[in-house]
Amino acid sequence: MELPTLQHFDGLKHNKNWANEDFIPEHIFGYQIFGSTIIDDGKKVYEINEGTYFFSNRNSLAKGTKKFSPTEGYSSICICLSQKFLKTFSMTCLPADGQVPGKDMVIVFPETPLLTNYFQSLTPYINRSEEDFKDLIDAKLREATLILLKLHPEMRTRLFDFGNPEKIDLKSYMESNFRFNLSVERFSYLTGRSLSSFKKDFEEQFHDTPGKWLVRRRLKEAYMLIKRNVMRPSEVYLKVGFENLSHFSHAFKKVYGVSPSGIVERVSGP
DNA sequence: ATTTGCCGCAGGGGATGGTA
DNA sequence: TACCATCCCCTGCGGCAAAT
Repeated sequence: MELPTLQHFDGLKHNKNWANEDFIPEHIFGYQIFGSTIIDDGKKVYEINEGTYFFSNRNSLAKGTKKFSPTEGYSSICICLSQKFLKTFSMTCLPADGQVPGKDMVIVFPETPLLTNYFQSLTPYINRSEEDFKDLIDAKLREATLILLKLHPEMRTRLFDFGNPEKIDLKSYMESNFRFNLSVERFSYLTGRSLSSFKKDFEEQFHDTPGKWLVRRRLKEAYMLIKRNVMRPSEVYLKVGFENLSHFSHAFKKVYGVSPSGIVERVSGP
């Protein structure tokens, strides 16, 4: 089982090979053809099963896990409805009054002929160059947006909210989201601050720099999970936000003076 | 399966000056 | 005064190979 994430891209993509990325910057509308995708946003776990149509909100943090079908492997079609596209769309097709959007990052839609036929109609455009099919792909994106609005009018508020994240409480946000592997600059954006204001506020509240705090917090979490035999080092490093097992091993030993697999019998606590 | 050693370079940290 | 952009130095992240 590989660890995937939602890649960001413009237009249309036949998704067979997901890269590891914890941040989803744009709205994604998709169809899971084979296999399934487990998405954990830290608050809720969503299971996108074979044959499922789904929508995923922009500016989301999530860890994804790809599960292969024994016979067919894994594949999905994803459409990225970017802010650039939606702003252009909203100028030509005025959104009506919206309703209050739901809090869930992922919405799963029941199958309807409209969705089935739409995703079947994408087949000729999959993995084609944007230049050759630009107009047709753009028409398909507009069609996708209209279908979403037709089936779920409450989507207007989500799709046409072009605002940036508001300034929010650093302590609770970082404590909830340190497991996601994001750059400090991304954390600053998501907490509604410039990079320099983020560093300043962080120092005031944590008496530490963001990078150092993140590593220590992730290692502390890893320590607890390994110590309690919840996970092995090869599983835990991804869970707590490291990308690389060898680097995780180095960082762990630097802080605790012992390698990850050595703490179960040898050390009493951090 | 996990740790260790090594390397290149992206990006974090800190300082500084600009702007509203 | 608060907030932001930018610059430069250098740390440490991620990748790879080899050892354990």
